[in-house]
Amino acid sequence: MADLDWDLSAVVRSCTAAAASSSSSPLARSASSLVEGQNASDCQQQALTFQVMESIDGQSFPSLVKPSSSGVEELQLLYQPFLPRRDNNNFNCPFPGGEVRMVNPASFPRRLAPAPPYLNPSAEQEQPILHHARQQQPLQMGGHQYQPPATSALAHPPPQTPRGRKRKSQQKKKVCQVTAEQLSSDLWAWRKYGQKPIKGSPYPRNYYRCSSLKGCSARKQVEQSNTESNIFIVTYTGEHSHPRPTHRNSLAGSTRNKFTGALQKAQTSSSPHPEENPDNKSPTISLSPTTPLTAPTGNPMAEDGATRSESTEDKEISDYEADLDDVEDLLIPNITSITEDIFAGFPKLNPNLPLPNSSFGFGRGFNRH
DNA sequence: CGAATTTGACCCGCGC
DNA sequence: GCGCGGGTCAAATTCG
Repeated sequence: MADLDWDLSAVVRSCTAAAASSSSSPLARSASSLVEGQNASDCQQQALTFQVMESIDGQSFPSLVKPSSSGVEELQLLYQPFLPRRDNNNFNCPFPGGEVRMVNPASFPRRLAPAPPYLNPSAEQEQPILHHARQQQPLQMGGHQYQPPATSALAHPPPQTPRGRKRKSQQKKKVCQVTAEQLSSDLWAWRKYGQKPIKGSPYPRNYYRCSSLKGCSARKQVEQSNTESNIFIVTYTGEHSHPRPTHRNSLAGSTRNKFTGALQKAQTSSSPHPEENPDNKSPTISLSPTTPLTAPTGNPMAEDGATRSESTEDKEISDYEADLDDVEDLLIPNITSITEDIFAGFPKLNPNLPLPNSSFGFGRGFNRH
């Protein structure tokens, strides 16, 4: 089982770390290729290389182009009319690079749907993301970003269904596309509470809730892009009922790095559903949005992240906040680290590993109906 | 031993 | 109303 699940409990390295390792890590190189021509250490520029999808008042704006490095400014201009503004309750992706897609995944066709537009680059360029069908209300922005109590979820708790569930159509969601590096930049502490295979996607979706504060309603879903295995679709719902931590807190730091164990299992155990995973070799990827402060041993990148000076951290934070001051739940772009072993867990990113086949052998969900 | 993750079961929204 | 599919719960398991 464990060898089949795509588990996002791994930690990914920060932009800075990625830059530092870009010459040696296949994934880092892959990620860096997304920002061709750019200084890999510049997370903000890196951010702009991702596809942007905006939705305002229910209207979606497709990613028109995957900008070239030279088109960053052009892209900014192009999207300027659609980009979120601080004063209109829009929000930005909490990642320093991740692009916000105002997409409501739940609004995609549900039955045997083809890969949603954001997973289908060609379709993406031809038509807007369709996320209006069931979305009676425009997507609310401001998602999980902490806001002062007067306007926060504390002051206006969202209506909830008996079991504490909001109606899907009423949930505030914001969707980001981020790289593994950016995934690590999420400063909040997240605890995994579920994983589900998603119809039409070879990768399961992982569910996390904020563990920084008991009762915090913020939730996060992470799934790997169908088409770009180094891209992760991160969906935030709910709002944090507490201030954003200025540093990755102890809870986040205590998150265990499941990669080692997961990979070991993947390498030593056989699938409970061999028929669903013929090669029986695809390892489960454990990619945690929370970031261990202590990296796996023997990982130079770990040291890179772990030994960085506080002042450097703070500087980067201030840099981000200066440039992206409307991103309230920003990250510390460096604390995390990722090992080659972690990347080894991404079959698509590791030519030595088999590609996950479409009948990904999940142990749950697929056999239910 | 405490905390985090895993995972089967259940709940619920929504389309048909 | 039925059933699919996604989201959450919670007991079991794993790990530091």
